[in-house]
Amino acid sequence: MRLQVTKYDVAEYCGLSHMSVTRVLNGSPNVSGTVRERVLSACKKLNYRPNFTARALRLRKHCTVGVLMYGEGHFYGILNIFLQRHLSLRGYNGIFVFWKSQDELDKAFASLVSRNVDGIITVEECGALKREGLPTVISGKKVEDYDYVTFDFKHMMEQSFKYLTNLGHQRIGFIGKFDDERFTSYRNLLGVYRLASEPEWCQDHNLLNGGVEDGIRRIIMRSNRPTAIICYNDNVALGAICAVAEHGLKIPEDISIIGCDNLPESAFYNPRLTTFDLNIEKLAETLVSTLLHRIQHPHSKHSSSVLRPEIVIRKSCGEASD
Amino acid sequence: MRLQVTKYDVAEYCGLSHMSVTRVLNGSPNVSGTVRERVLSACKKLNYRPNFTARALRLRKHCTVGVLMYGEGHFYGILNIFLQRHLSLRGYNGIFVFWKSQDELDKAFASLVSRNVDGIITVEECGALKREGLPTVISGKKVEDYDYVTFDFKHMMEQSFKYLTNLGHQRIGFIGKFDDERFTSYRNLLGVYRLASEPEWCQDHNLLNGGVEDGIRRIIMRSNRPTAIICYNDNVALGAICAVAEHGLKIPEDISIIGCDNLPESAFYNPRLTTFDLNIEKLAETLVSTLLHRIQHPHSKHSSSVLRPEIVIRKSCGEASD
DNA sequence: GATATAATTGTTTTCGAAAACATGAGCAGG
DNA sequence: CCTGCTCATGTTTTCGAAAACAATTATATC
Repeated sequence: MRLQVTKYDVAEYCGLSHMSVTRVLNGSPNVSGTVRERVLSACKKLNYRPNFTARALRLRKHCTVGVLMYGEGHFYGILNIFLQRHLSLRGYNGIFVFWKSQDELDKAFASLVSRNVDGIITVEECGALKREGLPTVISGKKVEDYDYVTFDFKHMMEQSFKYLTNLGHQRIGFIGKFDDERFTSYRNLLGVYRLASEPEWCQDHNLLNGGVEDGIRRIIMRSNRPTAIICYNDNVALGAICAVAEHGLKIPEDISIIGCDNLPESAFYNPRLTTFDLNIEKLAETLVSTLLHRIQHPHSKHSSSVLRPEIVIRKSCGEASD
Repeated sequence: MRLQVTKYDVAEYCGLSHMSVTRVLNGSPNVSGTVRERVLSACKKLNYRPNFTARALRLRKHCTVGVLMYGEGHFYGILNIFLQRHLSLRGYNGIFVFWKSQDELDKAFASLVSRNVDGIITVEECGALKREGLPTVISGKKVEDYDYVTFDFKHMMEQSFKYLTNLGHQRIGFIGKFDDERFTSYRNLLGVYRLASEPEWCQDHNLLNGGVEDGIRRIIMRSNRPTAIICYNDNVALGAICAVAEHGLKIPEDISIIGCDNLPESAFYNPRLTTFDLNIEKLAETLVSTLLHRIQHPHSKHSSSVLRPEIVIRKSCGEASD
């Protein structure tokens, strides 16, 4: 039983050797016009499709990259779509793995290695990564000794402060994770702008387990409640809007909210969210081109890209309420 | 230059034939204890990893399925994550392709075929699919001659009407696509409940190009404005909430809104959305098990699963306003 | 202890492609 | 007319695994 049409079938069909088929299909220059035509029409007739797996085995080039993702927010959903698109534009495919614990990450990584991926795009380094020496690009943070693509969160935070202080805000809170440049920049800027000596922040970011609600409650309960809250991302902002509204406060009249991500749906939050556009497509494109460059030039210097978010002004920020 | 540790290296290292290595690793019963130990320790020592590609070539089993997705909403993002998880639980990987036009779909499909996927999960059939004869499962609608997994949208709509009429609603609108069971059931139920002879609906579903806003405006402008609006999905509901609020109407006091999907973030819309939980994980799990069953039994009878959405009551619906 | 049988281990071939190598035709230059 | 070269095509080997087949050893039965 013949299971697949191979190049040998094509060759036999047009009375040539299999190498003629290969040469025609791979665009070798040393092929006569008649052979080219015969092969091409035979391929069409037999509906021949090259076997990707066999090719990958021979060339030791699998045209596949592993993508290791943490988190289930829509940000990652969109990032995946764009990664997929740009990988496929360059002849690659992605194997996406979503992990939730270090253990899952390690297992996912091992599975990708045995799947012969040519490289890895990840949001988190891990020991095994370096040991294996696979081409790797890190997304969303700066990590020494790796290629990485991230955002200029410092600039973003400066823009936030500039925008909010211009609106008269003197007490600016922050809600979200404390583990990246967003928070450190926020703390610095409180000093630079000589704002509230007791800064208002709240480490809580998980919408689903009530972290944001609790954080917002604590922020609002303060005697000297902030008039504006900077949110770690749009998802946190969504939770913040919901919690603030349920406390009977109005946005932006009582409290201004500013997000980060510019998810497509944030334009339809109630109220429409003022946020920073992270240009996820640009991130994806840069991740892909950085990784493919490393795959082709394994010993080149490490490269880093820092994308600059742009503010998108909508309706969740207004003049300070006092 | 040796590029990869192969089973031949392992065999040589422990003075056995390569088949002993294969047999140990594949759990063949006829292997002596000493051989097993020797092989296992050698594998560890040499950090041997089987070459997935070579195995796939030989077995004609690539343990890879193609996933063809339309749309960029968070629903699909979540579906992908769960598909990935359940595929990987069963030793498979997915190649995800997001298409936007028929042309893109055809190309994506061809690329998946030459990538030797063992099967396809798709939201849309296409001519090439049947021609190629690849195992296929369709997600989200009923299609003759295919395996499919979908939701009982009729039941969902009945529950919506029951819930809303119990709250006193007599004029119930619909906003969203007209291309599936949701809309046909809606129209039927208007008759069953003997509601407004001139039903209030609006074919608009794309948040991003303003479709929902326009639809909501037209619905609201009607002299006999509905007191409740059933939305095609949560994303449409989000847009509806935003548009209704911007017209100065209150939810649920003036208008009730009900969604469909139960995206994780819909619990944090303002107000928190009453919606139907589609159990995306269950959908993913069923899609995967249906496809793998078809791959293993290519000639079995077609199977179909219809999942039943459950209403999740939150805060976007209230008593009818008149 | 001889022989049939089961349990191990080893050798060759196969999957489908491309590289490496080999051949033969056609043509220029001496 | 022969050598040397280029161009076009054909043959063999390779990638790394598993199946198919072959051989050897151990055990059971008489």
